[in-house]
Amino acid sequence: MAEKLSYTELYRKLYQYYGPQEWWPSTSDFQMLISAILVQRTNWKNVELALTNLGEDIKAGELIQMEEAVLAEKIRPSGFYRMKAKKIKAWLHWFQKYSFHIKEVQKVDQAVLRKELLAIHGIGEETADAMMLYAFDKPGFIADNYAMRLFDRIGYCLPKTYHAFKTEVEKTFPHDLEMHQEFHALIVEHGKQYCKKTPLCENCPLVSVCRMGSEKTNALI
DNA sequence: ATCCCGCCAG
DNA sequence: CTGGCTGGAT
Repeated sequence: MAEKLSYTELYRKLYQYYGPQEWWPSTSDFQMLISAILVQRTNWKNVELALTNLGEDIKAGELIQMEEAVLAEKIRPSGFYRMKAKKIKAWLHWFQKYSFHIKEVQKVDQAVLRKELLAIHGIGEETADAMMLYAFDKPGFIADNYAMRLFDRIGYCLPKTYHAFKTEVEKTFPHDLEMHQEFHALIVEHGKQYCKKTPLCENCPLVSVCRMGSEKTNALI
């Protein structure tokens, strides 16, 4: 088995195999932000159904005036719909402080913005980081389940908490917005295609550099 | 029956 | 740390 890859080398391997992902897969920054909440513990297809129900060109001003129960019904396909309706409302009230202008939010200091987002009911670290990365132009590593599973299997030593994992990767990975955007997208894509809960190591583009992949290969010999 | 790009309350 | 939240695809 080869030497352990740097995070940047891992990024390049994934990029070579999957190509540019150009995330987040939504039609506007506002949709991206809403869908970051809708997608919590839910598959993306169900998020698309919910987005369609909301209307493709939905605006923050309309959403904040919608009855919470009505909003809940519209986003029903995304699951946890009553909770998510509350979360979206809470987030909208925060967004209203910036007059619903994404550009205004982008001016806020990264650390300050992250704290503000985490203070909103229903916004945890992963959702906050996704919003910052794909709508507010703040680069950072998203230490989600896909990333943890992949990094664990590859054989990187794994920090215990989300935050420790995130800062560990950010120490050596370039502080570049587009690279972080692609990195997260590529990790998710890889997690869906090969590095699933029960991994499909056969034909995986990372077998040669993955501890788990090598073990499986060796076991077959 | 299991799995989805989580988060919060207890 | 655990349970609850919830629908839709497979």
